[in-house]
Amino acid sequence: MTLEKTPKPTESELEILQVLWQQGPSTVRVVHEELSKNKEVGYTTTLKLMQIMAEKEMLEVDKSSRSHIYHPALEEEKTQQQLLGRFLDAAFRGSASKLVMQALGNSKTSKAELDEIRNLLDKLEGGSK
Amino acid sequence: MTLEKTPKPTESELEILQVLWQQGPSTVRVVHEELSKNKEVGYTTTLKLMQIMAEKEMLEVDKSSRSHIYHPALEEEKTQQQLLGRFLDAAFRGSASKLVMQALGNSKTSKAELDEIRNLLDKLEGGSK
DNA sequence: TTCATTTTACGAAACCATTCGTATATACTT
DNA sequence: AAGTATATACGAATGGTTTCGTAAAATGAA
Repeated sequence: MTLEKTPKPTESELEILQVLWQQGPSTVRVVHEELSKNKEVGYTTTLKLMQIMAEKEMLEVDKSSRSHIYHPALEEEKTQQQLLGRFLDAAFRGSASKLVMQALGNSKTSKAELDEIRNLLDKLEGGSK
Repeated sequence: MTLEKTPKPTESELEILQVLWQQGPSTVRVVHEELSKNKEVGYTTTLKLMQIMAEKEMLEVDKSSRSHIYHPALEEEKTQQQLLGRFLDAAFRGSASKLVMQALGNSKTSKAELDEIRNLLDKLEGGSK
């Protein structure tokens, strides 16, 4: 059985992952331009970061054309789940309900989304009746 | 109007804050012993961290007795709110409902807690009925 | 082919959190 | 008072991320 790593992307790495999850496989330039919308950053900085991420096996690279094409080696949902687990413990001492209450209380969430959540609640409570 | 900082405790700093939030004002020794339950760490390391946190004004210190007594300068809920906001953006691109669904789906939350959440949903949706 | 543009490669610097050794101060014990 | 234990103070080493300058390679244009 292969040793399962638990990748822990840094903040900058996560920004890059988000771009790639959203846009699909992309060149450094595309990622860099996307990041530049939110903050000042040098091209080679982005490049270096993505190269390091590839070394760490968080990204995979297609080097067949001159402009290498990167894509995430991590699934978005799995990664979110891991990050969430850590964050839950670190910030809310593991209390999921506290986290959920604060998340709902402090963000304008659409009625449709609230309904979706309510459905999930029904399913969860139904099972334990 | 005073300039409002947005403190960004690191992981280690957050661990210390959690102890202080939970136990109330404490000496370095008490905090250190609490931390030691979960991981190996030297006493002076904890001391130094807490001193740095005091410099950053995340903690306040009562130096009137030999063993200084530290307490958080930050409110637990406010801090959680800020951390949650950042985390939400970084990990879930701002989608609170996605975060909530994953948090609920992947943690055993008691019926009482689920009901509490349902109540909140009622209140939130009630307004738009 | 020559020149300009774009890309990757490499390495070093800057920065920051974390760790801890050692020194010094304070209080307690006998 | 002398010795022991416990506390704080200080400074430096470590380790990791982030940043970017510079060079080399690949491509495209004139």
